[in-house]
Amino acid sequence: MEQEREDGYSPGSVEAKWQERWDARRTNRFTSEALRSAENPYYNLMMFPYPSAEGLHVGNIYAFTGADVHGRYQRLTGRTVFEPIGFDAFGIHSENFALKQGVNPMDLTPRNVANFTRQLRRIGGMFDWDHTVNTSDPAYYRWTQWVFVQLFRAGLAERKEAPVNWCPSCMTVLANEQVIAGLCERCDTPVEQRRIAQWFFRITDYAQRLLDNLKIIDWSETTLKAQENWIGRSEGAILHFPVLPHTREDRGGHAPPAVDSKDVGEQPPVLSVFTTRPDTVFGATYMVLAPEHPLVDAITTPAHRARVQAYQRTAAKLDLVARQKADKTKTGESTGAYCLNPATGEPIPVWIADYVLLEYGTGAIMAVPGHDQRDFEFARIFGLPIRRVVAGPDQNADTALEEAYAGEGALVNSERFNGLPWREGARAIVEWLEQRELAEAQVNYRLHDWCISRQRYWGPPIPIIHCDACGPVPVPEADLPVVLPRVEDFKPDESGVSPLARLKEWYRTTCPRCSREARRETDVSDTFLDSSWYFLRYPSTDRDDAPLDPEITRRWLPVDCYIGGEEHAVLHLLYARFITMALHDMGYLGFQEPFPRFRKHGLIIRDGAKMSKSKGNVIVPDPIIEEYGADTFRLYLMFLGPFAEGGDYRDEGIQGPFGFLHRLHDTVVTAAARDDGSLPPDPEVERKLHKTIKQVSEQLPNLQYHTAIAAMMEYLNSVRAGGRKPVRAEVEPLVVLVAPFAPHLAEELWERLGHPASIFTGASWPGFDPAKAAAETVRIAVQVNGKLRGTVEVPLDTSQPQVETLARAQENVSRHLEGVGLRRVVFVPNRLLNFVVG
RNA sequence: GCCGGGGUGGCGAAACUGGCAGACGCAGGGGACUUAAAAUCCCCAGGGUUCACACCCGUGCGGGUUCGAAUCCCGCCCCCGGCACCA
Repeated sequence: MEQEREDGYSPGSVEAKWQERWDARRTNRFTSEALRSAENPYYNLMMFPYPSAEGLHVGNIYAFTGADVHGRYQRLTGRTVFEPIGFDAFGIHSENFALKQGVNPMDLTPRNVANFTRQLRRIGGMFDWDHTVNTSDPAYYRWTQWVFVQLFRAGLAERKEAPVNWCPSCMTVLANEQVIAGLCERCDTPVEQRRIAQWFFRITDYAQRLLDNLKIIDWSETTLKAQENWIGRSEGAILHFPVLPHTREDRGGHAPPAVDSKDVGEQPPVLSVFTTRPDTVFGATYMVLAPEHPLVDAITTPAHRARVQAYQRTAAKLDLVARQKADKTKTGESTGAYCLNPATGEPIPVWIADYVLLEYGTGAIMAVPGHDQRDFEFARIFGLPIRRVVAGPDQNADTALEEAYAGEGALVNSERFNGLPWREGARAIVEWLEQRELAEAQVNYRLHDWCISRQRYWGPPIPIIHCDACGPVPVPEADLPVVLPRVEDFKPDESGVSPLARLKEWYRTTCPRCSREARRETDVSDTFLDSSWYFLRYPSTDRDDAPLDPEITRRWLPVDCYIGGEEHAVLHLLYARFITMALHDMGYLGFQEPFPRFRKHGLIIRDGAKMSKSKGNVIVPDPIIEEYGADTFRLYLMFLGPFAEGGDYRDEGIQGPFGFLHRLHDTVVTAAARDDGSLPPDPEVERKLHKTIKQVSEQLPNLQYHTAIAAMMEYLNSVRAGGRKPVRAEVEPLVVLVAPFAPHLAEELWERLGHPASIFTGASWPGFDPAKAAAETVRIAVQVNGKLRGTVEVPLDTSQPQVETLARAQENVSRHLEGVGLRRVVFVPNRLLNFVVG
């Protein structure tokens, strides 16, 4: 039920009226022609929602409102603003919900999209409904598949067998980015490692560019840092440790082999390791391979084989959470093999242990227990030698090690390199080993290739045909899309293949190259592929013969401002950057970075706690909008706190913005009725107006919405102060200032003020006169020894002597100056006067 | 552990470049209007001492710089986020 007050402002009818007009007048929509010829274009993008069955979440509305305020502000300042919205409708999330409900996602998704569309219209966003996307629509995913084919052709998509993250609950593999602390990001199930042949995008080829470009894009600092951490560049070297052939004693005993040239085989295997601390190589007293390392079998001595294999089996059973616990007691097993330390020439034993990860570096390490805490713990448990090779300021070569010393220092126990500072030592040692082909400098990234295969139903089929003769062949572009068939039995299973693999009549096909019998790829692609390029598609949705209209793309992209949640800092935002770079390199795009400016928004919590269904504190937006109107809801959300930081939603708080809009309505209507525009503004109110315009104009572009709103409230309070009667000149600019936040009411009041056109096409952002924005008089604080003892009200720019005289005349000031010596007087013009005494 | 961000009334918060701490709003108290209530409007409101004028204390804690510190410096504590057996 709508809240009615006697001032005649009825949000429900005002909002319905203007939403109909915007639609009828196509206020926010573009034709392709308009997009091609737009002057001063501004692409205002927000992260498109996943259309859940629950409907729009307040978090969505918060984000979209903040972005819409930005778009509307840009429009009022004269930009041509394109503000699209769409639906990220494919993916495990939708599919899981469909499974739970026992409804086919093909039926469920359109219902959800329809509901979202209704809600999005209701909040009054400036969306161009003629340019929307739905990632589950064949007209869209046809081009998602096209993107895949382009990457395949460019050699950036490859099928390889590798250990991948398998979620036993979602029954699919996941990208590294979708595993949070060893848990599936969707269902929090511990993720297992499996070896399955999967499609990967070679995002690691772009690691350095993705990192370098972070310096030239204007993003929220925290988001930049998150990407930097995720890419995880480390500089170091690959060092090679030749494996020694087994000696006779090895078959039974434990003695290390003698280093004897005649024992060394012709082509001994070599263990390569990555290290960021080549300076510590003299302290490498043993080596460790990941249990899954491919050379384990080859080097293990017969005497150790059984125990090594048992350890491998145990390690394989551990899920990622159990394995990747840093505080877990170190376990391991000796292989019985020995390697030659390339620096010391000593034989050192080779172990396997699950604290070494196959995915990082070479899957093998040189263990330096003296200077790496993990190696230290391992060495202590298994009685391996610990040697100091770096000495800090208060240490020397013989200082005992109670724990690993990871600090800076000079090299010790390192033969000819002794005394070198560790950094220099690292360089010198690598150079020395390089000459003997035992090392090369290397940069390593934590970033992995992007695994995009999903053994699920609800996604775009990967457009590949497997042919026994030709191998994987991309589906010819003319045959796209590969339509996802309607399947009633879409439940995933343990098999490691998609439900599509049950549809023989679907996957059986012929090879596009040799026409022999062949088989379609039955996996679908990751949802994040759908969303990695959607912003490229929006302005070109009128084209059904190409993914992008080149002319429109040139004019509108890259995106001018992207607003979204931080939860996508390393997922969507990284993938979208990668796909954009790849398409740029193939010549499809003239820019490398899709989002030169990105701003994160904060999170809405309620009564100090995160909203969750289990806590029952989720805000359902529809009833609130019904009761107070979209304008009030928008204004309240933006008023909660700094947009970048979110805010604490309290139900009663909405009264403030609600009352403000009512008073605004009342004030403007009163002014319109009594003043035909001939009445002059009150000079004091006018000064305040210019100050307000100044503040709002400075704060809106920086998304500092809550303080801008506070300024407008303050101004309206002074317009109404003491029950005074407002005039048009005092309120008309305020209507424009408030328009980005409360677009419906602003339109209504603009019309009441006699303007026939929409405020967003007819009005322009008010300017301010700096002279008027400056106060006529200022209040100067008077301090004695830094303590406030009074204030004086003087005209702007009053000189020190005059202020001093006025200040001394105040009894409370003079009292504190009596009987003490005046040492100096500090004067800050228009601000403060401080008597320093004593 | 490393890298970010933060800690200000009962609550959300504000404070330009070091210059009146708490704007704006919620909740609260008092008053006007009303038969009454709701709505609306006006006033009060960091804590303490005081009839009052006024004074003292106060921006996580402890020091420092300065005429003057929420703001700068040093050392801690706590909260949030990213990364994490990453070699």
